[in-house]
Amino acid sequence: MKQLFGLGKREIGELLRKKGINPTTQRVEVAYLFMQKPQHLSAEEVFHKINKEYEQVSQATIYNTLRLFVEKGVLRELVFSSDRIIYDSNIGPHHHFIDIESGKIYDIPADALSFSNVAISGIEADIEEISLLIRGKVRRQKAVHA
Amino acid sequence: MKQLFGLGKREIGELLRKKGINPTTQRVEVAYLFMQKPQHLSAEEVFHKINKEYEQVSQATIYNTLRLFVEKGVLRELVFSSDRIIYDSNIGPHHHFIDIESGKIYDIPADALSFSNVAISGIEADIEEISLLIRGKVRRQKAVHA
DNA sequence: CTCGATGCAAACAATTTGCAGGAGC
DNA sequence: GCTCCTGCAAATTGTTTGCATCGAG
Repeated sequence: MKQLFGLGKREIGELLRKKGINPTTQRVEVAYLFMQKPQHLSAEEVFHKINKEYEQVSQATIYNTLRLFVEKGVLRELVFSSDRIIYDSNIGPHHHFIDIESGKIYDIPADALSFSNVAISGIEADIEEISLLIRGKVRRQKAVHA
Repeated sequence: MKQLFGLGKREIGELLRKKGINPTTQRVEVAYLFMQKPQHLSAEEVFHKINKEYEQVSQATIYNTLRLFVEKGVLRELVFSSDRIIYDSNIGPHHHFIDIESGKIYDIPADALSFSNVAISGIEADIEEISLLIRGKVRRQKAVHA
């Protein structure tokens, strides 16, 4: 599942259709926002950003659209704190670093962390997802998107 | 910060006092519930369990108590899904495994996973917390508490 | 008595839903 | 015209808060 960013709106429509989503005007707007670059946004942020650049998309539609996108695998849902859900346009395997001071979320490529051994002591299980979250304070930042 | 489970109620009072918490009847009840063994409970579960064994503790008090306990370091707060906060009586370093099928949460001792290298590519930061979450399906379970 | 803790009900915030009107085929 | 989408407002859920009462010392 290769993911491309910086797509135009017609390509977005194509992408949505491929995921089994009817590409309505509002849905394309929301997807377009996320597909400009990998990013992490809450429903509220999406609502504000969309309604700044575009006409008018209701809260209900934003929420419904985000939920639909998660179901269909266009976005991934992240729950870091109980007061809001964050939507991540990077659906590939990766981890997260949260800067405690700014609240910013940084992606950590899956291979930036090397596991020499992942043995879950005590249980034998089929692993579906491994997600690592690191919280800390950024001292210096190179070429990583927030 | 050694942690002991299976304490009696007077020892619980002592423990709370040491953490700077006035050990009222209700607070001791809640702490007692958590300190029987390491476990993961939502506010709602605490509410039901407490009011089955004990007289009557209001929702408000449960919520206030849990929040207080987290602030004072008696419990740890876990947010795995947006619909509820889970409180963990194991405050030492460890990770979690969630069984997708049952929803049960298992502790993974911090040293059960060996990291040969934790290099966050792209950012230089002071790390405060590393938490790893694994989701999957349990096939077999040995001596691990849920 | 005094102060903080409790419990009730009301307040809140994020999210979901019911339903009438609309858009696109 | 049918069907699905949208948007409004009302409903829901988990959690917090205001405030009067209660209880321990």
